[in-house]
Amino acid sequence: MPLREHRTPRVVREDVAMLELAILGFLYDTPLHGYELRKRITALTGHVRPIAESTLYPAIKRLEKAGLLERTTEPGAVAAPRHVLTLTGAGGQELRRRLAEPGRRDITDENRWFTVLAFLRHLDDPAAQSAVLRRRLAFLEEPASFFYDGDRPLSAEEFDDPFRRGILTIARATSRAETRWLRETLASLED
Amino acid sequence: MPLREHRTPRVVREDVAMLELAILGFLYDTPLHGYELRKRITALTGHVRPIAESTLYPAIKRLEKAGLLERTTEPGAVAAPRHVLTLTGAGGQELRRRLAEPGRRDITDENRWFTVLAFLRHLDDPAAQSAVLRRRLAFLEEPASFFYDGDRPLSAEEFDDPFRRGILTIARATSRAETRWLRETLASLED
DNA sequence: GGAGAATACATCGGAACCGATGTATTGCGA
DNA sequence: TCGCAATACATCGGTTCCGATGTATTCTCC
Repeated sequence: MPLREHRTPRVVREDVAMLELAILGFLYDTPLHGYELRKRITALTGHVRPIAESTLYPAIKRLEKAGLLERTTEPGAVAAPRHVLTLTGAGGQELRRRLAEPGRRDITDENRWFTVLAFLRHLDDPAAQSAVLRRRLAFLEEPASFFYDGDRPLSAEEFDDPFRRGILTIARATSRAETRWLRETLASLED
Repeated sequence: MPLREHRTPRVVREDVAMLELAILGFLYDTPLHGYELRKRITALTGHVRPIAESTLYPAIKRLEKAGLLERTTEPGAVAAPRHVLTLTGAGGQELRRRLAEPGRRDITDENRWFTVLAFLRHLDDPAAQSAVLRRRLAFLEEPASFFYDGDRPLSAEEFDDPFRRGILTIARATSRAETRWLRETLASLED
């Protein structure tokens, strides 16, 4: 008798979600080859978190292997031959699923959240879009403090480290701006 | 003749920097055991990006192996025995080095940047602190657009996708608030 | 007195990431 | 014409990351 069963749990790795989401999202609009895809991803999130080629190409392969996209080889317009990537039906479905049910970190981590937002229009049901925005709003409304004195959260005014004060100052400003935008957008989605 | 030499390049992995920085930063103040360290890291960045135990403990081991911290075993106050972690001289030096010369992504990625800010006071030279803040300021002043029409950046007003408009709206508000804080803090550091 | 949460650590395996490097071709400026 | 940048892809190795799981103790609530 084995001590435990060896299931293959198809662990959903939180960290890859963002890159794969971006690939699916861009291809949902139009087929692209890898190099162009890379330029668009770089424009979207590259200034904050660049994606290496050696990360992108394996990711494309994974998605292909999973049946979410297909490749067709074309003679290179200007250099080496291109692999034009086209989203499959399953790929489109998977994109919509990931947008409708983002993981917790897609909601909490600004980098990921922006990627979700960048493609949220592909979810054609406004109620589903609203639901996602409301999750983010709920997160922003959770009381979150960065620093504690024992169990008591410290406010920005209370400590003299100007850098830690800055963290709170900036986080608050961001939160206020985004909360406002979320409320406005939610209101306009309900028309 | 080998086609290439097999150097061991000591590749600096960008992604680990944040966690290790947080460990070094917290221990710089006072020795802690792993469990307490985890609670503090969770309070600092956990609401955005939680750290698994199975990430923290290996990280501690790495730092120990690198001679940046030392462990001493203590009988557990309430449960299992604790490993109290103490920063070595080399550890303090390394912390200051990482704070004074943050990698590009420590500057551009808000998550990492906040971690740098959280411990920047440990850099005792105000000029060095200023230099780090100025790097962030320079980054925020770079013209960065998320979406392009060919090569022309699109402003928030130009496209009708409300979610992409939101990204720009929020990013702008954040950038303005932080720029303002950076300028104020830089001014006060120069006194 | 039994269940469950909190304390406190640890390992293993699978997956994803990145830097370095390689291979070609085309276009452009010096 | 020489070299460099851009286009366009690919692999390898090393490292980190995480979920699942395990072990053991103590405290609290029912």
